[in-house]
Amino acid sequence: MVRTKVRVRFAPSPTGYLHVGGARTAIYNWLFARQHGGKFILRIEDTDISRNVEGAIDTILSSLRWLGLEWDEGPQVGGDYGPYFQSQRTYLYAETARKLLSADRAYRCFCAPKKLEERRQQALREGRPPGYDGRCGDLTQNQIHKLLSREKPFALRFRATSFGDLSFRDLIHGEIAFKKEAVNDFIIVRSDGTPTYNFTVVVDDALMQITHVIRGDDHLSNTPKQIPIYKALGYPRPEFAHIPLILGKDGSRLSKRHGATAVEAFREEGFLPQAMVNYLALLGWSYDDRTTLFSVSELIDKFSLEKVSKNPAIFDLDKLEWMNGVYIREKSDQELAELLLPYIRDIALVDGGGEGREEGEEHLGSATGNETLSDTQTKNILAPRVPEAEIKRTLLKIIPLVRERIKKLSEVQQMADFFFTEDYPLEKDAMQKFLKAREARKILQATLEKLRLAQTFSSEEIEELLRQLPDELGLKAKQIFQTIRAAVTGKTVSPPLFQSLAILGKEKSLNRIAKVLSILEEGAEGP
RNA sequence: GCCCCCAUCGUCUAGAGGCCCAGGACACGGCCCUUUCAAGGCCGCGGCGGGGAUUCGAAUUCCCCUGGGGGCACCA
Repeated sequence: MVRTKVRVRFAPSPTGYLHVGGARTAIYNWLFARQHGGKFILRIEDTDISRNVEGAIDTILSSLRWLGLEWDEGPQVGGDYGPYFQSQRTYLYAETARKLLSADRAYRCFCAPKKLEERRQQALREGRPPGYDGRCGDLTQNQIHKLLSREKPFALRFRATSFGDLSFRDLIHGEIAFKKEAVNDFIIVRSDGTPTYNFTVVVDDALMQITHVIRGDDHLSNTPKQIPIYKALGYPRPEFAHIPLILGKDGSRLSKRHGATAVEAFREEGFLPQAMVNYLALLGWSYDDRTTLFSVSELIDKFSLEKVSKNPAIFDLDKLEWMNGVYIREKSDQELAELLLPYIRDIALVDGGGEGREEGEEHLGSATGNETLSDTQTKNILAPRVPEAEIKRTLLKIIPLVRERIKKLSEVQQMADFFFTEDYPLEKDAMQKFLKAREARKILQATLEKLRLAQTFSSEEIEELLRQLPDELGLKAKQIFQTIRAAVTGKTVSPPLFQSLAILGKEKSLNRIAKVLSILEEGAEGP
């Protein structure tokens, strides 16, 4: 058996962002190429200029890079089979179309688009197949010349109906046979001279010597249109592998109304590329009955098209988040500090730098309480920032405390803001359940006294001192510690208290408690 | 309307005639640990869409039904 070198491709159209479905298709292609020592080719399908979106290519490329899917040929890297933008390959399509026309495998269609649409609608109404009836295929040379001389615009249609056998073997689905009704004479070149997808994809895949076409199930019904073109052109046909689609929670095709679908959006939320790749790879593929965590090299080693599932998969954010948490926990302190830095840069303000971040929450700062949001934003932008090196130092210290508590990098903001600013919000529950409780002042006062005694202010020392409180005050440990937590972090839920205090340091810890105490005192003595 | 694909726990899946009164993971519930929340450990809940047929025996093969998805464009 002659083994030609594997060449696969991912061919997005620049109409927006890299969709997770597309990302998974790219992953499967990439894994397949790497596993077989073949080439992964990136091609931009931008023949429909009207649908091209500014900047979309850059976004797609950077998302692919972020996922770690380097391409061997394509934009920015070149290759021997270029150009890799369809918009730059028009001469190839034109040439091929001419060939098809002169061999009578294609013909000119003079039907006006409007007319076609009318016929289509009527056919649908009458329950007939809506496809083109092939009428222009029967035009005589004479008729054609007449129309041509009148400069009547025409499109080129592929004479598809003359091909009988429309069956092929799919690497995932097995034998698939289409009836001839599935295909009618479709347009390969529009009247404006631009080629259409089903035509360009064959020309490109053939010329780029693609050996395996791995793409979504939505292309399954395009395949019987494409196979005859290979035949008509005398090109060898690649292997086809149609992978199932990714659906949203409600079982319909995954789209924006199901939430984020852009890889870029997941990146911003704080998902790690390893988790994305692992999760997406497993969405529709499995290795055995127990393994769920795969490193990239394991995926390259173990991936196989044969084990790709036939049925569509529903995108499960919960599982992705769980998996992301797993990968976050595997990161070293240093790595995590780098990853987390962008998320806290904006909240790390020099003391008193900003005020009032979210409505409905009280703040320790001298809250006037009537600033508009834009005032606040302006203030936050203008506020002096903590130097990055200092942020990182703190970050390194708190990472052991937050690592196993976040599933997405962005969650660090909510979890650890109080380490980086004195302007942390006092959450409603923290206020009502603990700080406004009868015993709050007594607890905080006692805490202050205890902490003043601390020498090293290590978490061990802090714990030893504060552990005396329950007995001395005759209160439950939970209430005492929750009250302290509320005062120092503004939250009812936070990283471990004693360690948090130790990292904050004696001065800040004492100041915060004293400040809350004074606020409570004011409230108590108020009019 | 026509064509194509698909069908195991809520979700992703293992299962290629007896190993399965169906295994794993996420989610969910409980317990343990514990100053909160996590993480971790243990336990639990939960499924072969329906009907025929083949067979000594079917989640696994075949047929029908039903359900879901995709397509039928001068979109890709």
